[in-house]
Amino acid sequence: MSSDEPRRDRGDAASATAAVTSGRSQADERRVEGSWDDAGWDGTSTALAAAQIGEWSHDLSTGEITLSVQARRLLGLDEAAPVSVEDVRARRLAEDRVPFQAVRDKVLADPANGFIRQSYRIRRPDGSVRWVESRGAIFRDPEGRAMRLRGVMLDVTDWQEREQFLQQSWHRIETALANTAIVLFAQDRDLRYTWIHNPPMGMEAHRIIGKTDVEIMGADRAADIVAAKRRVLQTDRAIQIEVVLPLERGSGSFDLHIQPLHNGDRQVAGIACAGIELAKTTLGRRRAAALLRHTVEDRSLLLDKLSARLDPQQRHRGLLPMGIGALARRLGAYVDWSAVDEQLLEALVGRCSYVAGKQPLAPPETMDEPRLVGNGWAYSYGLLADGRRQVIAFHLPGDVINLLATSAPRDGSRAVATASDSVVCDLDRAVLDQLLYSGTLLGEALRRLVTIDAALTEQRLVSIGRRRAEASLAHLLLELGSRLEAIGLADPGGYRCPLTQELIADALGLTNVHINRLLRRLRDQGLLTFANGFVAFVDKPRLIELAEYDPSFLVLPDARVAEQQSPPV
Amino acid sequence: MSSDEPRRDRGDAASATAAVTSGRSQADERRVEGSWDDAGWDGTSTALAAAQIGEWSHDLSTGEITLSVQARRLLGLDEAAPVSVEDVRARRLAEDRVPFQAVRDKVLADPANGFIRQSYRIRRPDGSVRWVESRGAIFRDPEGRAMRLRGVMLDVTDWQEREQFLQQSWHRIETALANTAIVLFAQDRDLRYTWIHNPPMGMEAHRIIGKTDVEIMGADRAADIVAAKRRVLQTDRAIQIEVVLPLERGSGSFDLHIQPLHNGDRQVAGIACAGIELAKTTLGRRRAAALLRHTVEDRSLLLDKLSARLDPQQRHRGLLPMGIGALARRLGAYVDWSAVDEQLLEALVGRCSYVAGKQPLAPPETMDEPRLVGNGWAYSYGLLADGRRQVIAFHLPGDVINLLATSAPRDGSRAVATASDSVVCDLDRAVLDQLLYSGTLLGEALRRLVTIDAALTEQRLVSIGRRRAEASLAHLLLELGSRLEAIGLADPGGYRCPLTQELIADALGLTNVHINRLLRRLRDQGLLTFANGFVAFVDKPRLIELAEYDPSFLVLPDARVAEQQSPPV
DNA sequence: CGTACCGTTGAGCTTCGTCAATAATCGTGG
DNA sequence: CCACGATTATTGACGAAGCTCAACGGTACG
Repeated sequence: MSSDEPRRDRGDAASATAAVTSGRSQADERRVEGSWDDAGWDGTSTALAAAQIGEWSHDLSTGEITLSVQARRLLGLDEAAPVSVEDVRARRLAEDRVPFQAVRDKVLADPANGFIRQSYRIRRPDGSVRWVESRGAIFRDPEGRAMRLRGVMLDVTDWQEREQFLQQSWHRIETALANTAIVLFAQDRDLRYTWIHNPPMGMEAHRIIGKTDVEIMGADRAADIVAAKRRVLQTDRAIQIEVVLPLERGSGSFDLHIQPLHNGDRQVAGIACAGIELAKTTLGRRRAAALLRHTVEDRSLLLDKLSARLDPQQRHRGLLPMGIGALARRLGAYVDWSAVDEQLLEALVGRCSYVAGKQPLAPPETMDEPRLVGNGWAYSYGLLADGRRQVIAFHLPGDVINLLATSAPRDGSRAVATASDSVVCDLDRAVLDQLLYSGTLLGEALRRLVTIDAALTEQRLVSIGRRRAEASLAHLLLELGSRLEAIGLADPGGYRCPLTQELIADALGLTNVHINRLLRRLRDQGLLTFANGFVAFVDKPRLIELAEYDPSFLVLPDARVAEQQSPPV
Repeated sequence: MSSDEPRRDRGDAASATAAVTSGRSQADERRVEGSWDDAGWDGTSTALAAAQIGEWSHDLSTGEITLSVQARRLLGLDEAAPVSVEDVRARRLAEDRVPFQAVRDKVLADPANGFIRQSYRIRRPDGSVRWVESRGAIFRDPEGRAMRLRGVMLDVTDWQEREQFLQQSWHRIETALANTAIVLFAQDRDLRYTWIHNPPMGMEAHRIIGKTDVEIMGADRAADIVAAKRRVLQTDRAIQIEVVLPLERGSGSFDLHIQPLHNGDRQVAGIACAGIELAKTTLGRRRAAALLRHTVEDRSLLLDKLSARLDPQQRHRGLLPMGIGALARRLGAYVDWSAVDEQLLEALVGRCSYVAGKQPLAPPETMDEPRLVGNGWAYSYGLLADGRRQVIAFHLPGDVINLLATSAPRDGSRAVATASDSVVCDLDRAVLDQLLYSGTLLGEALRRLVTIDAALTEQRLVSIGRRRAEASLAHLLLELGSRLEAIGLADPGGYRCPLTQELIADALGLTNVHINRLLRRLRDQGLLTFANGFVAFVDKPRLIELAEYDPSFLVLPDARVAEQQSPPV
């Protein structure tokens, strides 16, 4: 097979010069014509010889066949010897014989047919294969039986080859495009559809051909696309745009390449377009997987940025594993941590530093930057003018502080501090956002953290607002226990808790004194003890009942994650 | 132009039966053949007549021209009258005459040419246009000057039309595909490339043809793609996969459709593929903007789901504009609302219904589904076992309830209800999530709502926990005022507020009685009045001071949004 | 015209805060 | 090892903020 497109000058197909062949081009046939000059010309037969047209007749009753010299030459038969039907038949390609006979029999059987035309391939003695077309009249007896055939045969190899080549090319292209997200179409200068291939779901060619975009989808929807097409017609330049087209139901966006379509005179006769239905792309189908890749690609840029601005020593490489380890324990509950791209984490997690307990975590200016608690406890709080403080959230190892970009004022009325000695890692807001808003598994896990954070805050709100102080305290201590258990830092019986009573008080909107009394009461009731920085649940069931504690808000149904866990590409 | 693909049976192009025409199909020529039976047959001329082949001769010295009856018939000339060169010339289409003559002159001028073959179009008196091919011998004098031409002419309209149609189709396809991100290629059974169209940047057809994938890109890289292609060959079924192929520099992902390619015998002769280079797609180029549209795609599926489960009447189309309008007012502050895809909103916003005041908004089972407040006020609340209630958030027009998938238990301990008569629209969780986590502007705006919701909850937490009841109440009323102002439902002096004192109490963790006293105190202090469902700020500055109110948490810095505001398509 | 709901007001009580004093604990330096 | 200071926990007395209960009035609605 050739790799060239058929005919570079196909734009001229309509011109009279296209099929011109001078005598020179068919050297093998020329020898014969050489003798005409002296032989003079004997009317028809010479003309036929010149046209390489052979005559034949076939007496169906006797089976006798006669061929002119030119016909014998065409078939590659001896020019002198008598010819039988079998001789002719033998010339035809084996695979063409049966269909040939079948068609011939069928045509002859119908008395209404007075004419037959068949083309078939023959193999000459030299091995070359040629296409021959026979055209003949059918002579019938009064009963309509075919008695005799008489006609001519011509060499149509070049026609056939050209057509076949085109057919093949077409077939190939059509096969390649079948069922793809690719739609091809052409429109004339008035932007009426003249042709469409692979129309998108729900549209049928016959309902599109002859119409304009405006007629199909209305003036307003068509406005953009028509404008673009007009521009192509005017400027004679191709354009690529993205358009949203209405489909059977809903709409789909197409990546549209609009090309000017020229006729033979190099004038713009219309446009030809190729549209890719983006949703049918794998990109559309498996967005999650593709987006991950995208994220990874963008990351290379971010990595550059990071390494440029970070003093490697400052980064405290020794603490990094601690941060990442905490994140792994925290998010590992939601995603297969082994599948998480390490480099992505490297880009996300920036400087890790050791912060002593009871220290502000950041100056007010950078208060809203995201941070990861690698170890230890931290908390966010709001501050009132008179110095009163409300703890908004406790951050345990693996928690991300300021997961969402906050809109909090930076006047110090909201701040973050450590409760105990901690390792805290700066996160990159850009990477974090990308992750959060990507279809990545890691993103999904992070989004769960957002949800859980919100749920925690809501629970705290309910606690403070409506729960009795005792229940509120119990709820908080149970909640912290659950969260620590989830990351393996607690067992069901209790946990190390570095919070002071004052901090607990600030979280519950109470005073340290009152917390103290509440703790004593809980202890006296045999529910829990909180001494020496250790919370011990004595009677957890009763405690849970007292607090109306339902740990389900710490978990999310897995439906959405499972759905997104597309198999690796 | 026809809209059909050329020849549905093109797979048979190589078969001998393809070009068979029975006598019946050309009715206009048949009349003549009808007379042969009685006329008997006079040798060659009848054969030619049957084949619709005309004879002609042209004496170049005298300009005399003779045409056989069949030739005259072909040209649509009078069968009896004498014919001149001009008569014949006049039959040719005007646009073919000059090229015809040019070619003829050129061929005749070269003494080496003994043969001429030209095709051109003629117009018959009835207006029909036919393609005619002349084949003739050239007779020259001893000096090589062309003296006489003699030959035949045949009607090749069907050949020409077939070819032309194929050419045109090919031309259109090729034009449509030029410069697109689409690459087409075919491979044989051994997976050697036999043809490639539009090879990706940096690859050239001649370096690909004849080679296999393994030879081009190495065994390991080719493994996946070769495996897929083999599977297509074996199963005879098309496959769509996404592959990463090495390019000139780097690599690109291709969305590859692999189709089995059949030969005439219905056997799999190889494969034909269409590949879409995803990066060249607008989707790849402008990911942020494209993702918006992209979301639109998946939506078509979601729309099905929606329309299937929604009674159109139930959807209350009349209320839809109200919901969308509210959303527009709310989000319009963050994004250019005119740029937001309406259809996207249609997919997002489902059933809109009118809900009377003080009604539960949904049964516990669907409590966590997202909803849009189109009009009126709603609120989310937590419920304790003893019936005490904590309002978690008030939802004003344009607010989205359950913006994030919550993990709240569905046991009724968390619920949503209307405070006043409202229009509430169901949102589609899938669409909403897609939006939220897309790079879309709309997504960005929605994410701001998440942030703001979180900030509101935090503020409420601080209020309940640490603010004095009076300040807490003032803060809430100021906050509601700000939020209403933002959507144009309040002026700085006050606003309609359908909340009962009890509801306010539940929001602030107080009792209705106490709220009543606080309101009186605020009124007595000349700060605000709340009567007849209307909040009026009397001394807003003092109120703000009292509440330590800082409305900045309702706004977000614009840095990130500006960055994403890619220019319109 | 009755009912239901909401707002209003009062009396008394509980919870929790404030103030203050003391004890326990922890880290640090001598 | 002890002394010391700082922080945290604990306890008591007192008072205020806010709750409960209860009664009454206004208003909307059927």
